[in-house]
Amino acid sequence: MSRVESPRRFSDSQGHPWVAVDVVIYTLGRGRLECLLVQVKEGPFAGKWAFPGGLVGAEESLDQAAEREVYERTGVKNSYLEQLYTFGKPERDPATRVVSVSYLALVAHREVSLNPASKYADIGWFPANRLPRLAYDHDQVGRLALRRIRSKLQYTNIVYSLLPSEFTLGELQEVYETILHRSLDRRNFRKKILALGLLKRLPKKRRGTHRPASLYAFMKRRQMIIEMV
Amino acid sequence: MSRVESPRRFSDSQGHPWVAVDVVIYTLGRGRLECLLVQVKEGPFAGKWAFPGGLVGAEESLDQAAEREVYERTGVKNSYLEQLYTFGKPERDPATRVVSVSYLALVAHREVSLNPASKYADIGWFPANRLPRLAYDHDQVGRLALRRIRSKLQYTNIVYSLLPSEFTLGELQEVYETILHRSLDRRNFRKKILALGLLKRLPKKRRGTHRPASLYAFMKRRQMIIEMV
DNA sequence: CCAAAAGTGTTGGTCTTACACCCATGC
DNA sequence: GCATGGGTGTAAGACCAACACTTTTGG
Repeated sequence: MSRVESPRRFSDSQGHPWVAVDVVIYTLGRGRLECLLVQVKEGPFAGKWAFPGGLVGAEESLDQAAEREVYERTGVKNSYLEQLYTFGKPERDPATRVVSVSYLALVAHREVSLNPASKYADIGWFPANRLPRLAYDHDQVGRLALRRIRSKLQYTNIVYSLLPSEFTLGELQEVYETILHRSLDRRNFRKKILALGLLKRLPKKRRGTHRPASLYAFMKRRQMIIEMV
Repeated sequence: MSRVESPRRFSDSQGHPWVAVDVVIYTLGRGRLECLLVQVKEGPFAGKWAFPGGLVGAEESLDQAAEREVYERTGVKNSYLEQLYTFGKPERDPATRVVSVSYLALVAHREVSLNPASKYADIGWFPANRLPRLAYDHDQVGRLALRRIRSKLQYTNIVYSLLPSEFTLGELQEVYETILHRSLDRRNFRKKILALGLLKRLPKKRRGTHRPASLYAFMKRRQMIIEMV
């Protein structure tokens, strides 16, 4: 059996591809799941919207670069962060060869203060399930992120990062319904979510306009970066 | 709220990190799940075993680079291939900054002819669940790959790439038991695997030393690269 | 006729879904 | 007292795990 040896590599003549992270930052706002988009300023995609991202620093891990990107755009530290997938087709950015590691981040809306930064023309929140056509291959990234958050919702505590530390089961259910984009049976939801054993019931009630509701909290508020490894 | 701007990037003074792929290549041999390791020749990990890998070519996608690596080491084309995770800690390779995209590949044992290539000191198959300590962060990569293949086994047709085109249910069950490393109930296995609807029963029998068994085939032999996107 | 693998069904338990009524409060 | 959301239980069906005997062949 004959086999070829490796073709030309970046290591010699060409220089290396650039390595970037792109982050899909979700939050809950206006009763919807929203994600943060920035408007590209230069290059072939100028004017198009995209997920915020940037090159990975020389001394940074990928996770740190993603964390930094979240911080620079939203001011939020310690957001939930999870690696999604790495995109590396040579033609995905016509200007330069960029390999991009995509991340999913979740931030609490009340902690956010947006920072457009000079490198973007604009910045803003868009409904996650009705995004415009995006620059690069970011349409794919968006679909992947949405699938990931919806499936993780089923068996993890990731929503802790979208909620205040205390909440009622009704509020929690609203969050699930918003993200999954369908309504759930209240009795079954409560049974299932309590069976997961991620919540603790607090000895307090929230008094509102109607019958007071028990407050709950997540037992663990961590798992900033999901260790898939 | 105050926020810092980006630290030093690779884009300026430093040059970029190198981008590599590392591939966990599994096969079935000697009744076990085995994976291919190569012995590192140079650098701080010289003498250690690692998963085969290499830099991504200037005109290559990441998938293509992984495919090429599989081909160069084993001579197998069109193997099953799936991206796992991307590792990018600055210190993961003490010699240079390398961002590595890890892949999982499955090859049929009978199609393999190993090619050590000059860049490695040695090459060989090792039992997947008893690997030696590996170079770089490849211990992590190996654990991740093993978890991934085991879980994918449950709901996909990925084993088609480890089997000949026709096989008996007994042979199929053996493959599952080998990979999962536990024994399964024959009756339940048959019910479940047939219920998945991935197999078709052929109008043939395999005659062996005992009662002839029906032959089966996968309805679809593709999904070379799993589109998670 | 014996050894070895192929082939097949049923039962009990668990999990999931669908569904309806009473309760506590504010206004 | 009524509107609003909070709180709870049960029954039917789907799914899963455990389990034993008969069949077909080669030697």
